[in-house]
Amino acid sequence: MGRRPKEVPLLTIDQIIDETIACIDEHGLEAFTMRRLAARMGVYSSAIYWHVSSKARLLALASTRLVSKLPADDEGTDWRVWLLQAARQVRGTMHEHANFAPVFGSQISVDVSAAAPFIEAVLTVLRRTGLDEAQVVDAFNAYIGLVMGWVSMELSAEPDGVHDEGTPGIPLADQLSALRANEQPNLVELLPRLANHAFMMRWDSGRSNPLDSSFDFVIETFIAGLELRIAGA
Amino acid sequence: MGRRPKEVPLLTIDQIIDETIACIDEHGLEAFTMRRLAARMGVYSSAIYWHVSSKARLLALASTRLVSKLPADDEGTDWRVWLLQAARQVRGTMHEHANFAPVFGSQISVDVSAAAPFIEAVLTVLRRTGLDEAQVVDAFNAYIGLVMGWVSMELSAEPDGVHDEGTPGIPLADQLSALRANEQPNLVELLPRLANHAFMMRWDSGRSNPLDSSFDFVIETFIAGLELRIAGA
DNA sequence: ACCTGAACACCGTTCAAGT
DNA sequence: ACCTGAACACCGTTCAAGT
Repeated sequence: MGRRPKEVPLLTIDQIIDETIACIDEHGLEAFTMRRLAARMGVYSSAIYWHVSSKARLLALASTRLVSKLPADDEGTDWRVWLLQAARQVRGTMHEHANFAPVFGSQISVDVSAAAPFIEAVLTVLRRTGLDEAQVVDAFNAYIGLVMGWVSMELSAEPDGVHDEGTPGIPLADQLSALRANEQPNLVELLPRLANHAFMMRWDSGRSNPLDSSFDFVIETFIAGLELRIAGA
Repeated sequence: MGRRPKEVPLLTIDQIIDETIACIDEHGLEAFTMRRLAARMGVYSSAIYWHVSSKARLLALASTRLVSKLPADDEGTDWRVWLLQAARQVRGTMHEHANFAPVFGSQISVDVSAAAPFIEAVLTVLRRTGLDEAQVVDAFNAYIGLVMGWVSMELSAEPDGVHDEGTPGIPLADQLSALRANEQPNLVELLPRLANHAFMMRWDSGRSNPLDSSFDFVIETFIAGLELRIAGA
């Protein structure tokens, strides 16, 4: 009944990936180090290189694992409903691993077998709209780039030390209050609503300061536009 | 007439920022090093630290400079036209400095004074739609996150060494052709259109392989949806 | 097969010292 | 004020050596 291994290895690829995700979740991408990962697993950093060829490869494997958690169900739901719900699920998964956002948002390829169920579900739903093949491809790119790109911007964080040490208080808030109404009237008038709640004018990341209503706005508007485009075709 | 400096300094903050952008444009973000920047300017790396407090701060300054090149004109154009054209201009600027995409897409705040003209223009145009104040803020976030997030995904690149050295040929293309039609029928059927032209299924970055029609699709669809939302309100 | 332990070639950053 | 030159505390990665 099964094999009996003489010597149980200390490390497994799956454990390494698990610990990579946990380590980044806890301490952030910048603090993620092969030496730190090794220490956490009670091993020399060189031991990891026996299982995985490089740090870049390890990050790719970790993001592949996260991609495999994306929604893959498609139960003949109305395409509008599915696209909305799936977008929220994708956002939820990304928020759960917010420190991974830069990898999610700037990694060109993942393991296709891990992403295939999600991709297939999106394509299936998009075909249900009646768009032709070329438009389905564009709609796919539009949707994926919109959801993942938008959320990865929402989750963007500030690396330490970008502010000069001399400036006291919250620098960005000070900058905002220094704007003059005669030069940027709309910005100044809307400032109470914009400050820390709009892109380029936030100091807290989407991790602690999520932009829920704006995400709903963008995805709902996109779906409405899709509906219009289909009706017109 | 004017002051006569006794000793002309070798370095200026503006020159440092210029060279930073040039260096990253030429060799990429990963290859950008304080030592490399210093060497290019004929100086010791420690000399740079007299002018700027850290590498992170320098990257923030560089991205601020790029942000200041975003469109700021608003000549009473129809809001649909303006939002479309501005989106294309933003994309154009990002493509010109494609190696900066990760910074663009994941940096939470920029210098507000540099971004203010662009922000003001977007807000002005959005108010012209007739949306109320709360919706203008959401529409602003929707638009900015859509354009910048989408394009930064388009420009994402693959760091070196993410593929195992053993695999021959183009790995992703091989993976795609290995997919079975009974598990992912839509993916397989659309494969000729998807391969290297869709997110998660590309091996060439948007730098060399731009996704023009998909960008048009997403921004036009969003604007159409916005129109519908306004008409309905 | 799988891990140790040391080593190499780099980093960002600091700091005394020069001018 | 502005830069040199060396140094510190790290990195990712390699490799002989152990078991």
